[in-house]
Amino acid sequence: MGASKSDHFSEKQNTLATMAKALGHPARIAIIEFLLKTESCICGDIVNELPLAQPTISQHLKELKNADLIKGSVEGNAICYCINEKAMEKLQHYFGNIVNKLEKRKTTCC
Amino acid sequence: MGASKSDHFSEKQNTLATMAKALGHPARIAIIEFLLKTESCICGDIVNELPLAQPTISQHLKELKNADLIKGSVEGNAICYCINEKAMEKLQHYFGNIVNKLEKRKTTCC
DNA sequence: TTAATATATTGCAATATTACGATAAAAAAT
DNA sequence: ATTTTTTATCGTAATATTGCAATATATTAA
Repeated sequence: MGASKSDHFSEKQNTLATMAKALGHPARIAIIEFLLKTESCICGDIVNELPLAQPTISQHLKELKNADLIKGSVEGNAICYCINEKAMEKLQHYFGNIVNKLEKRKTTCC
Repeated sequence: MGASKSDHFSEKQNTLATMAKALGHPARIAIIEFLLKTESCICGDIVNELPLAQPTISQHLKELKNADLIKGSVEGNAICYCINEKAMEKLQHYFGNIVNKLEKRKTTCC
């Protein structure tokens, strides 16, 4: 087959997988880190920063946006992309919760 | 092409992308959550828990292991899989750091 | 209006992922 | 030794991702 059976999993699981998947490419990690580094919301400069062609970057931005990890707003004839803070908080909490639960365990396995 | 240009990105970026990619499938999120839920390190029970065939689960486990998100140790004729706490801490800190940096910003964009 | 600038979309080739039946491997139980 | 149990691997089909040239779109500048 090839298609993932997302209907068999919960809404939350699918949302999280979508977010993680969007971060599952070094170029997209690099984009997030670039957006974090630049105080102002830089847009097309990402193309100059990364070793990828403009259409490729545009596609990566689209995927980050679809996963709700970044936001984009029209700013003149350019577009201002920036990190969606809420999404990052969500991820932080998700992994924080996992770490908490693991720490509470008495039994250490493996 | 199709292959990702991982050589153009930093070691850290690639490692993180690999971890995120491994979590980028609902079945693998479900596996992590199942390992978290069961106090003891359940192994083959995952097959009974998820709506996927045994070879598929085995493959997903392999990817989680390759990304260093879980550990597996032989336990009789079964295998005890469990979450790699350090990996989860790494992810928590990564997103925590992003959230911190975003919070410190005066300018709110988008 | 026309040209320039910035970003998105289309189309396509190369490659990777997902899923599973069949089968192998390895230890435990009989 | 044979069977059972548990997990891994192989082979393969269906689908998704990655990357980019070419092109479209949309806004600003001239």
